[in-house]
Amino acid sequence: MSDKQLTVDERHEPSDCAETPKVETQAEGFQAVRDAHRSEIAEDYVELIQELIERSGEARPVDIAERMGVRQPTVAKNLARLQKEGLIRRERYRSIFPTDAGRALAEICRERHQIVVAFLLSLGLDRETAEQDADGIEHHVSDQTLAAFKRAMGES
Amino acid sequence: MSDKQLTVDERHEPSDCAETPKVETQAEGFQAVRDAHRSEIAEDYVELIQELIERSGEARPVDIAERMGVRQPTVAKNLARLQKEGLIRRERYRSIFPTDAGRALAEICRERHQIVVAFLLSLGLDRETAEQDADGIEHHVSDQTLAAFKRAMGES
DNA sequence: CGCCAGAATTAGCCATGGCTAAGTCTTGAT
DNA sequence: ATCAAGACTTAGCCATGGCTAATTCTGGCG
Ligand SMILES: [Mn+2]
Ligand SMILES: [Mn+2]
Ligand SMILES: [Mn+2]
Ligand SMILES: [Mn+2]
Repeated sequence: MSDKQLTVDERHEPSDCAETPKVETQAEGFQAVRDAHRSEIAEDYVELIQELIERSGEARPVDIAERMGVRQPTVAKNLARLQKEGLIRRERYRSIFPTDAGRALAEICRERHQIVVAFLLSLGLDRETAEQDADGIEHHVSDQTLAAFKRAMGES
Repeated sequence: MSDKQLTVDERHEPSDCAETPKVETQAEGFQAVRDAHRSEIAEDYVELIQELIERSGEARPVDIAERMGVRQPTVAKNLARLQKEGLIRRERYRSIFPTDAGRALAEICRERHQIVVAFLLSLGLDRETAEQDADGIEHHVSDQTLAAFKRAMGES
């Protein structure tokens, strides 16, 4: 903590607050959030691809774009990344297929997604809100928190 | 939904799944998540700045960097954006001060943060996990969900 | 068969948010 | 009063993830 370059009239009294979340812990928390955001697209895409395949037999970029609410070139770029990461397989101008790794990730994400949605529903939210909030929240839920969600629903 | 360019042997049977989240709704959900991420840095920074001022009388870039777990130039860049958005006031080589708008935003964020943390704690999580997960979750909690969190805690 | 609508790709733009390296300023200590 | 440490800034790199415009390919239909 620095103690320099202070103009006297700008000093405030430290109010010795209740919450003191330890610097390092807080930094780790923010780091974890940033990490979650980096894997978020991969997770959402494989989950959606799996969903599309099960629902309609195929996963095409144009449908992914519509579902994600982005343009096709955005999808193309992200799919290139997923392929580089070994999560999907693709041939030019053809449908997308998840690799084994992709399917495994999709399965984990789908399950987590369902738990979060179910938990929010159990709190009395309408399905639409639950679904939308879950799509953001799911990536920031630690194993402990996910377990806590399950526990809370169990005791219904 | 497209129905072209399909090799016959790649067809799967549509299994007419239970969940049919309506295309448009899902797209809106993802859009909301992206929007949340765009405002996230501003929210976290003003909240932290306010916290630092109350705890130690000042908010210096070096301390923000330590708390956020990033390097000083990253903080500098983000502070420039916050200033452009009218959330903070700064003079070169001096401490950061929130504007009225910044303080207002900080207040909202802090309150929301506290509610999320309290809710996670009420689920039996340890403080550290609750605090870390909350830092990500807080930006994806709609008004309805926040209200549901409060409600759930009230019925304790 | 050949056309052409629409699906997919490519090229190239921009903003964001990380980083390092290098320079500038301030301040407490000598 | 000086000066060195460290706080701050600047310049410039990279990856990510949006976008438009323009091009290429495919497949259903006349
Ligand atoms: Mn999601
Ligand atoms: Mn999801
Ligand atoms: Mn946060
Ligand atoms: Mn997020």
